[in-house]
Amino acid sequence: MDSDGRVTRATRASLSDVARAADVSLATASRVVSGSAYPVSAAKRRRVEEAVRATGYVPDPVAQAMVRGRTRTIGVIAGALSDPYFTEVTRGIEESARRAGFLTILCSTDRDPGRELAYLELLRGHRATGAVLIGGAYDGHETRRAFIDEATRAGADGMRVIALAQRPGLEGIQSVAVDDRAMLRDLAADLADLGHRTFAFVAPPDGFSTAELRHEGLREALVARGLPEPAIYRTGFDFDAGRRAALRMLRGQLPDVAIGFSDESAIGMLMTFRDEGVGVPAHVSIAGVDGTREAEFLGLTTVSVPMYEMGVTATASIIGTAEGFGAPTTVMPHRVVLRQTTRRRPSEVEQ
Amino acid sequence: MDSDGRVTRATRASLSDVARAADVSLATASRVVSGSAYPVSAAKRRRVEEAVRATGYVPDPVAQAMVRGRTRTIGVIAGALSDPYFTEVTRGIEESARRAGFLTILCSTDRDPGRELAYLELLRGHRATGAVLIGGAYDGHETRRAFIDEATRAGADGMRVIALAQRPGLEGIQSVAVDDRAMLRDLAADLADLGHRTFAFVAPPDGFSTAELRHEGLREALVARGLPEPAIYRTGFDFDAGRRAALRMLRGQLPDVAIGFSDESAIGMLMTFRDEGVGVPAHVSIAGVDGTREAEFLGLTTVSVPMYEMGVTATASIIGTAEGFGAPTTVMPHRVVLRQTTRRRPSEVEQ
DNA sequence: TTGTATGCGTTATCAT
DNA sequence: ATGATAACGCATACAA
Repeated sequence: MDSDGRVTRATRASLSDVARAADVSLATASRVVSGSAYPVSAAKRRRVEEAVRATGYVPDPVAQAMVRGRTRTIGVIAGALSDPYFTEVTRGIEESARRAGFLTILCSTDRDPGRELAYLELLRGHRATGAVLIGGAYDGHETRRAFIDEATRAGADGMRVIALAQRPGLEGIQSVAVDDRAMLRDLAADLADLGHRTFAFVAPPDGFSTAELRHEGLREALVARGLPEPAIYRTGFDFDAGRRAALRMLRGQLPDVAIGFSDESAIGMLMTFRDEGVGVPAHVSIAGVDGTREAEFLGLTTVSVPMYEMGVTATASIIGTAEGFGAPTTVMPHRVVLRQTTRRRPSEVEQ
Repeated sequence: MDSDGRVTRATRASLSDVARAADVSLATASRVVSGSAYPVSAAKRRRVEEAVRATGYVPDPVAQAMVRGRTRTIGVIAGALSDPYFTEVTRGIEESARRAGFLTILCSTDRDPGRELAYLELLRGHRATGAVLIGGAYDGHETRRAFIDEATRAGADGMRVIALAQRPGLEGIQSVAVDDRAMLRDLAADLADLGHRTFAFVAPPDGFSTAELRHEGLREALVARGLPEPAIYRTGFDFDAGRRAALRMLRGQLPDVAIGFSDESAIGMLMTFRDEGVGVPAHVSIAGVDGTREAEFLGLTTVSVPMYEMGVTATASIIGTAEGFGAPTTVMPHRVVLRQTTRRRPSEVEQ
């Protein structure tokens, strides 16, 4: 019931209702409500504005999308919502999208390339203004081709696709990324300075360019110091990958420090070692990558990247408010954060 | 370029393209692609299907929404994306929405009632099928009224609104909730069994029904055992609220155990005590509510609630696949999880 | 400056 | 069984 005691109308006021109430044509009403530059006399303008208020008119985004061909939405295609890396980036996207009057569509793929593709199609269908690809699924060989095709099609349809990491085959599309190689190089350098000599790296399977780059950066730093090659554990990038890697390490030789592809996998190792009674950093050091809050809580050494800002930057690039708009790649800064899981080791290693 | 070497058309095939290609009427084409029960001859049906394949036709959700009056979307209005409680519930929503072919619209309010209202309006404008209210903002007195009005209007418009906690004034709308009173009662009972005698509770300001219920449950348990009333710190429900509460406790008398409204605030206390050199649980025990992964990582005692399942249940209720559809309130189970932050205390309290 | 009319892509109603 | 055709709500090209 409204204030008059009558039952509230279930149907909303449309522009024609407004036009009728203001006694103007549909076109005139449209011109004032849509903020068109088209000239409208002050008198009629006022009448329309009054009618808008009286009817409680709100433009219908669906109808607008119908005629404009675009919805004011941005899709975020994320690998895993449980990983704070993704939620933090998503937070940046949602925040800046909202500011610009865009709605954020959340698409979680659970690292499934099929879903990633399906969501991209869906977003194109919904005429989203753009999509942000965070992380990404395993780059399967058959699916990759289909994905690239769809991304191309989306681009041809006028949808802006931004990747948060460069992906093989998708070099063509814009990206907001970090310097993967330098990140691991810097981290390894600091860890070596702390006295670590044997390194392990937990990474996703082949075909992941970010993982390859990080691996290379790590190797470069070690080689430059005459340290042995890192042992590599290809178990993945999530919590469980860390857990599996840690268990395998326990069956063999523990490295001085084990580095995870992400904080998630590093925490997986941390928890596993702790459960198994292996002291961190007493018996093994652990480090991750991302700079999530969990890493902070747990005192995990990591390479911090500006997740939130990456989301903001990607969104700006889609909406068109970015300064360096159109730049193929924006590289974001990173920062090594040394914490308790990699405390300085005694020079004489206790194995 | 497609396989023929021609440039791919930027515009997508519409139903009329399909109809033309199949040499049938628009109506017939619509009937087969929309899976209508309306009879269509096998021959034409086949021709249409072929044309769909040939043209790569995909129905336009925007146009469908235009005529149906609804978009296949579900809005999730969450208080804070950085809190794993929200992301976990959201995960459940997104997952089940996706399964049903719905898109999830992410709306983060940052605990701002104004934004909450704005988003609800926006979702109604976008003709979302439903909205899930997670958590919620501070229930300001002026804004509350506006919010209730808007929720009512949304309901009248056919939008399904589900709250994940009962809110004053919104008793009318469906909810998927937990038994707030019992949760704290159970937690307090277990903590008392461990030897804790003085309790503190960190809660949001007045007007938050969940907080009131939890407070009452806590009091009930203490009174039943002849223990003193809990000290209450009204600093809020997030990480920083925990931090502020801990700082205040440090200036006065430490309780045997401090319980946070959420895991977030409990972790805020935990980190602060740790930073200040106060042992947990040696000098003070800490417990939270939610059962997030962070609580698990940190060994935080908590009351675990089925966040993911709550999201799933809410979604099912919106889409209409719920068993107990239409039930005003679904109460989800909870479980006290005792961990390291509340290890059994010596009977002689060391103050 | 104002208004009329068309189209966006679909579904549904009505004849046939 | 099939096919015109009218909505849905809006923006705009065109006419006046």
